[in-house]
Amino acid sequence: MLRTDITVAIRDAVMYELAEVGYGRLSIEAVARRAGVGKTAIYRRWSNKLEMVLEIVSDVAGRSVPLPDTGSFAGDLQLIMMIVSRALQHRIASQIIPDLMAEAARNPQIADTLQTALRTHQQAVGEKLVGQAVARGELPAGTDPDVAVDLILGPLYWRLAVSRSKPDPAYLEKLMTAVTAALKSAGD
Amino acid sequence: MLRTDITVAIRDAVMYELAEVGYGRLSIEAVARRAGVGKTAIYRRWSNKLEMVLEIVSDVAGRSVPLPDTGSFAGDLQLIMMIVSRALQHRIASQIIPDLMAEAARNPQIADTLQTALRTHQQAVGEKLVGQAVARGELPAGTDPDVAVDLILGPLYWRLAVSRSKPDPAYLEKLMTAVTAALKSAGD
DNA sequence: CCAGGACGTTACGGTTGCGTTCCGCCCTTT
DNA sequence: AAAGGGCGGAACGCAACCGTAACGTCCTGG
Repeated sequence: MLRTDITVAIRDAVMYELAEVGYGRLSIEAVARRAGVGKTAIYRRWSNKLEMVLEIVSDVAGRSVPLPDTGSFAGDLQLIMMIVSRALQHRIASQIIPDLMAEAARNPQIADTLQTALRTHQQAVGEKLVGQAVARGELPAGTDPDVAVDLILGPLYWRLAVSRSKPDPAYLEKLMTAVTAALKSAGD
Repeated sequence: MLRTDITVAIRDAVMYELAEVGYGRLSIEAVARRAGVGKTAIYRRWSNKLEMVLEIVSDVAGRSVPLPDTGSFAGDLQLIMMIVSRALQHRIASQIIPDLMAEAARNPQIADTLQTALRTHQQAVGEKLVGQAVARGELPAGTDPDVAVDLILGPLYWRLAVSRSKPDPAYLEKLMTAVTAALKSAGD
């Protein structure tokens, strides 16, 4: 049986290495070195770099985000924005995510994995968030969950992952009111 | 004197290679191969990969985007969204941009170059757009240009560069009305 | 107590890329 | 006609990885 502690060490090393040099430059040797492990131990578990990264990343990404249910749209929205902004400020995640997104533009397998891992959750969260708000009468009936998700995640991602500015709480508040106003108008 | 046609061939090859394999895996040899050029010709112009890429990319990115001035906020907004969505659907650009953004998280020099090239324009466009709209009374006086830019670019970037969905004109319209509503509420 | 398995280590041949050097060609300048 | 500079091409030594193989060690189960 494969030793669990070794597997964990490899997984950690892959995440670390992925953050440091990116998928493109990630080498099995470097992973083995960092994990304090022989290359053999890695090849015993996965047969290539792609397979290894996909398995590890999709496992991490698959850990489900709790669906929002605070009782009000404002509360749900705030919760989601907190979770997302926290995640995007995480040192490792904030480097791995854009890297894999860029790589996904070239590698269909990575694209699929990311779609499955992220998009599914994203959609579920969006539908629940909007559905609840509509049921409560906080949003008009025609509200499009996809647009809502884009409006919420887009600016956050842009600011935190692309512009890379500081986590300004006043900004988050402005963004929240803006997004709320945007969605309330969707039925017009 | 260095031959201009050779320089052009190299620049094209770099952009192409950058789109195909990304900065991480970009090799001088591959660039030379694709450009139909000796490595010598490249090293005669730049001293390493980073310098070469920075010079070429910042040159391309520096080409100024026209400031919007259609006479109405709705018109300006639509123009910007058209320009951005067109740019993000460009085959080469849509692969290079996310890739360099990811790389920027690791390489301060790339980050600086990108900031300078993109952010400056972005800010200018945002300030002009919002300023004009406020002057016309189309937006409340307190409107934050930074938030406005994030609200416009964020969702577009998310959808086109991250989610990679099709260019849906109905979506663009929905997004436009949503963004307009969001910004009009900013003074509340 | 012993067999088997997972491990780290070392080594292997092969590939790729680096940055440099030298060559001979060709075009321009003088 | 001669000189010089930019060029492509080939080769260099060096380093990093690849994926595989052959050790010897340690731990576990029977």
